[in-house]
Amino acid sequence: MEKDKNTIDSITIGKLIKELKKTYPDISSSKLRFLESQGLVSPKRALNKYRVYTKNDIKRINFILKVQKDFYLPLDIIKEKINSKEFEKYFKDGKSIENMQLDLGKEFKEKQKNKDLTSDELKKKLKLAQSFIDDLIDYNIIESRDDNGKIIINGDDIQIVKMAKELSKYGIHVKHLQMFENFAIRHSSFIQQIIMPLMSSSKKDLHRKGKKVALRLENDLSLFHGLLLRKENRKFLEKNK
DNA sequence: TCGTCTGCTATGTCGACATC
DNA sequence: GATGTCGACATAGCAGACGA
Repeated sequence: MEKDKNTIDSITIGKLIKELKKTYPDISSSKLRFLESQGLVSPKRALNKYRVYTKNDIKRINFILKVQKDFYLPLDIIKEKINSKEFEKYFKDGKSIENMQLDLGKEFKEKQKNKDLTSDELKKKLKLAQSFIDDLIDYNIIESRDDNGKIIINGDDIQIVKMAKELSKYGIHVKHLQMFENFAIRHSSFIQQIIMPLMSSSKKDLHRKGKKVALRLENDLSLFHGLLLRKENRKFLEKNK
């Protein structure tokens, strides 16, 4: 216990709370115990059964609090990510929490990492034909704006361009992707209908809940869509054995 | 339709015990 | 004796199920 208390690598819950309060004033010991009960962290125990938080535990907790605060993600989704092999690798490699956060879903990654690019910059960066980018804009797959004669591509759309490039290797043309854009619009409208009562509320917690529900539905609907797609493909493969 | 029960999420509180 | 920590239980707000 004495050793645990005095080493920098491991601290008790009270000391950890003091540190975390500098960034997260609302943090409490009950919250840390709750995170443990939900399997998001597993602090070791001293001889007196006190929790002992190691550097890795602290990293995990910082990560959890950060994504909760910034992305409103529910704990089960955070748990899924934090217990993945990818995250273990991050810990082993000693990479920063910021890097881990960037990996939490491409949508967040792109928001943090990608800056707006001109059409020319994007063309060079991804080695694309101008006509390919023009088609993506024309078919409303990505958004662009005119800035003093330069075509600017929204940073959030760059991942979409990358994926479109990948799909083109299979002979999938931009015009085919419009079908998916239409699906996305319909799915988004569906989600909007569901969360509208929450988002139109003046209560902050309901507003926050609306964001959480939207993120969850994005994940669940993507998963659901994937399962249906897989099911149909299996049928086809069975038929054509 | 209404009331009640149950479950979920994300904490907060409490009394007992350990440590400083 | 003050402070820190424990596990158990309580709470708030919401949603869904179910019976009357």
